[in-house]
Amino acid sequence: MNIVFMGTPDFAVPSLEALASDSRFDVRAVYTQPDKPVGRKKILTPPDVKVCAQKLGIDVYQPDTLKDEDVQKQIAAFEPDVIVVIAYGKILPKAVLDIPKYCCVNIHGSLLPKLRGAAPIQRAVIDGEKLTGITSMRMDVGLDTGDMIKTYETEVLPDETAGELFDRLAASAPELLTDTLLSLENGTASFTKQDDAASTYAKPLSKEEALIDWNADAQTVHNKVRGMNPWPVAFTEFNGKKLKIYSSKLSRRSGKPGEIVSLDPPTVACGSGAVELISVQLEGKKQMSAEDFFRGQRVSTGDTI
RNA sequence: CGCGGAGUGGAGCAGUUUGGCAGCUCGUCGGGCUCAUAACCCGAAGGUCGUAGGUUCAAAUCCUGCCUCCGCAA
Repeated sequence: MNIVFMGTPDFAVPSLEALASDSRFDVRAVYTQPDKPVGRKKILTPPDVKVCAQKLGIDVYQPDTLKDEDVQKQIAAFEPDVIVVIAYGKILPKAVLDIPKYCCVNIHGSLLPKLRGAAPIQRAVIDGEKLTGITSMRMDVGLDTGDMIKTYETEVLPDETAGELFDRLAASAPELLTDTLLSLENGTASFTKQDDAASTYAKPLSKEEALIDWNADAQTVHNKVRGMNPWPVAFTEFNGKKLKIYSSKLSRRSGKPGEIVSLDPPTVACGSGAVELISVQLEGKKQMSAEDFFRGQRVSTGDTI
């Protein structure tokens, strides 16, 4: 089965590796986003998928746009039976969708039609979903609106971060993808239309949104902390500086919103309930345990954060 | 040359403005108290103050170079 693979971040890597190591599939080319400058020194960094593809000895292409006819001809020249798209980060124009013998298959990080869009995994955590998963679909021109082929369900664990859920879902993607591709090839694939009325949209996360509102209830705060990790990381104001909160857990204590109700363990009250802070980072400082952080601060129980 | 914060016993910090005995909260070790304890009391060890120079009677503190870590912005 000839495959053209399109993907960018680490989420897509396990799937690429699985396809490349499976003799039933022939990954003929990898498309990924152009290298981007990263970090304080703006070091040009290749996407994870590119690094992986090069290690596997697969040719990598990084076009700025897929709307270019030459790019489309190039893709067609690989004669793909399927184009696999996982977190590629670009819209596929209809001209590209029509290239493969079967279809373009996308793996999306939610149980469609819920949480279509850019940040389904993080939204599932922030929204406090108990159940989530991944869905494979036959892509159409809409945003995650294609007909569903197969799904994989999993629980969202109570203290799990978006990053951890990311890794779990990424690890389960290869099996779902392989099953999907084989079902296409042997004609057993079934296509289920999405119920548009039941759809929701997972809008991208923003740094502004990562500001913690201590008036919210403890579960909501905890969900935000989990869902914003590893990016952009939930934060609060502390003595006029930004204090990132990487991880937390629910506490049985309570108090006025924002009040430090305990230092052992460090616990901050919310609108109702309270959350225990586990790992934090003050602006300009390293990430450290909340105990360490408060040890050096001159704060005491009853202060407001 | 994008803006900014920071390097001080094992951990987290204060001290730098105004140069003058190495300090705080923990941890560790020893002892005590207790039915018991991560609680409490007493005591001890542990730091060339990131690094290289400079100024000075005297530098963690002032000046210069370098290294490292981090926040913002991209």
